[in-house]
Amino acid sequence: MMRPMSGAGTSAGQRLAGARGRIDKRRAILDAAFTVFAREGYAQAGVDVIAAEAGVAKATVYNHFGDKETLLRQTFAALADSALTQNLAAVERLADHGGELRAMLEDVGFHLLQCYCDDRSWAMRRLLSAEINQFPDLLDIVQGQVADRVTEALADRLARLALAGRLRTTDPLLAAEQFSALLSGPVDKRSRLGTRHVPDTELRTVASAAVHTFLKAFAAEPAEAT
Amino acid sequence: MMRPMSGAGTSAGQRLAGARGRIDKRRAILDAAFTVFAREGYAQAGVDVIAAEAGVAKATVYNHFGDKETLLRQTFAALADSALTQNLAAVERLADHGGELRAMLEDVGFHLLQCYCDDRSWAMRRLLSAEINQFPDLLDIVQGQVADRVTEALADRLARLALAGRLRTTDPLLAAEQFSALLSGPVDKRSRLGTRHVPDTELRTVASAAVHTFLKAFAAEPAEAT
DNA sequence: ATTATGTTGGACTGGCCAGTTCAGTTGTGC
DNA sequence: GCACAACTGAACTGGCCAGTCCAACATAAT
Repeated sequence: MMRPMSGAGTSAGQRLAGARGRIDKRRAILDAAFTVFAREGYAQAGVDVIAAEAGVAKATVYNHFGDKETLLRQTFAALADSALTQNLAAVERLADHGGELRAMLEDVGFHLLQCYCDDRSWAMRRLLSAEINQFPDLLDIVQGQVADRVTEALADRLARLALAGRLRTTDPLLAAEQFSALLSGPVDKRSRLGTRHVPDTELRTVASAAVHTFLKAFAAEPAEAT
Repeated sequence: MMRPMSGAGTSAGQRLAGARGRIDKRRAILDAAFTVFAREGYAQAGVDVIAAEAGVAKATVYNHFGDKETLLRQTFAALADSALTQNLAAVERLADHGGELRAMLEDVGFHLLQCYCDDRSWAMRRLLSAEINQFPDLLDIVQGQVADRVTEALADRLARLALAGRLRTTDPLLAAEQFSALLSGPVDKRSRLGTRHVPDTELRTVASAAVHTFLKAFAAEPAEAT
C-alpha cells in the first residue's frame, strides 16, 4: 500500500535513510503507544491499535520492543525525559538578577503550572496511578527521575535567594515542597484530573495566590500590604 | 457447602433474617469488588474473582448489580459516602472554643491527613485516575460529593475564625484550598502514590509544618517567632 | 405443604487480544 | 547485480473473561 516513511527518508538524506527510517518508526511507535495507552489504558490498549496509530505493522512493534510490557516502560522513560527537561527549564527562570522577587516567583510558578497541566503530563500521571500496582518500578522512573529532581533544583534556587537575604528560611527543601504544593493543589481541583483544560489566565491567578501566601511565610521583609 | 450468612442472620433476628442476609451479601460484594478492583484494576478484575472474594456465586453478583459497570459505580458511591463522613468528622474538630489556635489547626490537619492517607482512600483515587477516561461521571461522585464539600466545610470553619478575629483573610475558600494543599502536597511525594505507608509521626510533622506556614500567612497576630 | 424469592455451582457462548509465524516486499551497502 | 536487514499483511494459536442459562437447593411467608 502506502509507504511514506521510506520515501520521505530518502528524499532527506540517502546515507541515513535506513537508520533514520528506523529511528523515526521507533519514535512514531512510542508516540502512538502513549496516545493509545492514555486513551484506553494499558490493559485495554491493543498492540494492533498502537501499530495502526503509528502507521506501522504489528510485527514491527514487536521487532523494536519485544513485548507490550517493555513498550510501556520505554514509553514512560521517553515521557519522563521530556517532562524533566521542561520542568527544569521552568525552574531555571528563578535566578537572582536583582529583579522584583514577587514577579519572578509568579513567573516560575506559572511556567511550572503549565508543565503540570500539560495534557501529556496529566495523562502520564493517570497512567502511572492506574498501573502502579502491576508495575511499581514505573514510579521510580517518574518520581525519582523527575519530580524529586525538580523539587531539588527548586530548593537550590530558593537556598541561593535565602543566602542573598531575599528569603528567610532554614529549610529550602521544605520551602520548595510547600511552594509546589501551593501551586498544584488548587489547580488539581480545577482541572478535574486533567479532564478540563485550565486556561492560562487561571493559572496566573493560582500562581499569584500561591506566591502571595508563600511570600507572607518566607519573605525577608515583614511582607508588604496586599 | 458452607452457608454462614443465613445462620448468623437468624441468630440475630428471625424476621429480618432474609433481608439481612441479602443486605450483608450486598455489602460483602461491594467490599470484595473494591478490594479486587483496587488490586487488579477494573478491566483486569474478573467478576468470578470478586464473587469468590465475597464468598458468593457469580450469578449472585449479577443478581444484585446487573453488570460489571454498575457494580463499579455502586462501589464508588459507597466508598465516597464513607470517605465524606470521615473527612467531615475531621473538619468538625475545628471549632472556636477558646483553645490555642495552632494546636487546633495541627489537630485538624493531622486528622485530615489520616483520611487522605488511608489505604482505601489512595486506592480510590488511583482507581479513579485509571478509569476517568472510560467513566467520566465517577469524578462527579468523588470530587463533587466529597472533595468539594469538605473544602467548603473547612472554608466555613475558617470564615468563623476570621469573623472572631483569630484569622485574617478575605477569601476563606482560598485559605481552605491552600491549607489542604499544604497538607496533601508534601505527603504525596512521601507516600509514593499510596504504595508506602506513612507513619503517624510523619503526618504530625507535615501537619505542623503546614500550619506553621499557614499561620504566617493568615494569623491575626503578626505571627510569633518559631 | 406450597409458593416465591434468592442462592449456588457449573457449563457454555461469543468476543477480544498477546504474541508467533511466514511468505513476500523494499531499500541499502558492497 | 547480490545479500542483508528491516518491514509488511495476514493468518493462526492459546488464553481470558463478561454475561447467560439451568437444574437443584434453602429459606420465609401464607
